[in-house]
Amino acid sequence: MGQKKISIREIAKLSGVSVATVSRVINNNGRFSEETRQRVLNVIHEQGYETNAIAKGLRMQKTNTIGIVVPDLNNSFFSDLVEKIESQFFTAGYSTIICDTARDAHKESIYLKMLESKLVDGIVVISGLSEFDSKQLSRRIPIVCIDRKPNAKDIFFIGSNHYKGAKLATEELIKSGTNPVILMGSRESTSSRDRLKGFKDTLIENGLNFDSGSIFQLTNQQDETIDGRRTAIRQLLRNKMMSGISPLGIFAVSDTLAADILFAAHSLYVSIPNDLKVIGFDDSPIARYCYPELTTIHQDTDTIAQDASTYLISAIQGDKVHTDSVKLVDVSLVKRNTV
Amino acid sequence: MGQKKISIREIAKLSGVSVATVSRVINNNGRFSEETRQRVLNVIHEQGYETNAIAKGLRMQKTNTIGIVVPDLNNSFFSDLVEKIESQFFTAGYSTIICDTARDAHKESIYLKMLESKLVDGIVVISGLSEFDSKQLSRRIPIVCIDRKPNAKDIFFIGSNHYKGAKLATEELIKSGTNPVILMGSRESTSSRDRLKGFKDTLIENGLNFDSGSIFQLTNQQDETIDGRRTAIRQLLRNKMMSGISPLGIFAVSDTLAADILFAAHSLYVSIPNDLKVIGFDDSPIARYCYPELTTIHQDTDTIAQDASTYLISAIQGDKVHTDSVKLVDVSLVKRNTV
DNA sequence: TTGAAAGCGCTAACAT
DNA sequence: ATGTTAGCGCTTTCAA
Repeated sequence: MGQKKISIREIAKLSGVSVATVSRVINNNGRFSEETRQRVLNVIHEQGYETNAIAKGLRMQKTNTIGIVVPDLNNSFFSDLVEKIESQFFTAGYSTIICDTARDAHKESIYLKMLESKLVDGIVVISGLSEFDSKQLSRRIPIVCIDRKPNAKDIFFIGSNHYKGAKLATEELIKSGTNPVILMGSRESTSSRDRLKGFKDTLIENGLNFDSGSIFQLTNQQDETIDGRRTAIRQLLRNKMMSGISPLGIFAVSDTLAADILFAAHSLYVSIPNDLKVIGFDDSPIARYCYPELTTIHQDTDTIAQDASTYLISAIQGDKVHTDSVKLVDVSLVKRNTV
Repeated sequence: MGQKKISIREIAKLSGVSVATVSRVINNNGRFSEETRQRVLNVIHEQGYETNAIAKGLRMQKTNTIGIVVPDLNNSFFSDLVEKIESQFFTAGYSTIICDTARDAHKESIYLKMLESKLVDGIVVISGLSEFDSKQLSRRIPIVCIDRKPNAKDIFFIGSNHYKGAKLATEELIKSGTNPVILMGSRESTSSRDRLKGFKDTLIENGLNFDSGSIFQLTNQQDETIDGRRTAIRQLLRNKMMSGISPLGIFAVSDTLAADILFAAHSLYVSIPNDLKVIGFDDSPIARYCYPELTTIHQDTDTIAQDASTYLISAIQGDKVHTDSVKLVDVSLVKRNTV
């Protein structure tokens, strides 16, 4: 299938020069007369010639391609990040191979091999369940980890200041007169651990108790479906309400979880923010579609994407990168209507 | 940067055979003794050798890679589709290059060139503003268009039956006692035109008037931000309500738009579904986070992804594909709480 | 069963 | 200013 694409060789023949000259013209390096330049460019244009990136990549050992490894494109925080990162690299002349691992370690490792095999110039790793093991790669490819701790000290790490985010949320909940509870999903991650710690420390700093009642973690099974989550949350709400706690404050570790809380609350006729106050995390689009609109912690994905790609590009170009190998991006509290 | 990866050549040397033999062993084709097989495989394993996909691609003129061109990964309908398509291809041994065009025709054309240049074996084009112009490609690459009419008859087209979806929604709205209005975003597309037509035809079939009052289309400016949309919609709602129409029925051309309607309605204290009935389109995650949960038209992304990839793979393998070059996937009405 | 060698399309070092 | 040529790592005839 497909008529062969024309190669640099025919261009050379048609314009009566050597392949080397054509190559020079294309890449605008080396010397050639203005006249040949025109001639070659004309032929290229009229033949619709496009350079073969595979051949070039093989020859140069550089593909101008970077890989992005992401757990789940359906998660809007991730898709937002990916879109922004991609856009940065596009502008810088790189193309990107996006790999959705579906949170599957095996798939991830296959993808990593594939990226290496395709000679990508760099890799962006976003989140993930465990530490990122750089020994999976046999070549030494520049890597940046976002929200995922690498196991090697020479890999650049960047992510939101989840600890601070949790602190802001928790403080706000306390200020508004509640003794907050944290709601966590079933999945562990670098970031969720930081958030938990921020929550706990803030409780303690404010002279409140942190005990088994302060933390509510969904089981795998509960977390599997929307309905599972909502049922579990409704249960939680009922328990807390029945025991007379009011207002109740919940720090949800993600906006979707927070949205599920609001939903469960509606079905129980508890009034928000009077009887129940909730704060989410991410400031994802859904926060503005919740009813009432969700108070949440904003993650600065612009900066994360920006810094991650800037770093990676300089690492690829072999610049000595003087920055620290870890960067925490600031977060902020977005007040809307659930507190 | 990066120590060189080991090549087939060193493997050959280390196992005392020729490169040809190593290649045969790796690809398990041609003949070789069991003994050499073992020897070579051992060396490969202990050296952590991985084949260089770039070199292989150049030689074979086949990269086992397909490109996916998508307007916007942040749109959950698209990200859902992409994820499913990707998963299909992954299983079939293909890797995918995902290209987010940000709805920019120029970016799209650059991406198409890039994909061609990287010798992808096939391309999936998802949605987009205008017809897909296959003349952008100079090689003849197998292509499948999803929700995007191609300008050539030999390109496979697949998409939801948007016309039927609109019909279902409109009928439901009429049955529930309203004289429905359609709410459209500012962007034109193959699918939105079909939906509009379905809406219009259904109105007429039911003896209702279709006039300028039946259709409310957001301007570019209004459609730019959430707040712009909500303000415009609030205006619409107020007008309709003031003129005494109740209940009012709105068919929103997407779930997000429907969600914005619900929001505007809340701020106006109109009661759903008593005074206002709305149906969305897509059955995207947000439909279950709206309050009340959104009645909507379900698109069967599983089937779309499945069929699109199956088709493309056989086209790549050069099978004569006997199916029609266009396939409409069935849709269904999901009744929830806004009608 | 195995090896030698050509060649995929390109760039770069070396000639001229 | 331009041409010749080697070689990136691989597969695949053709020979042995």
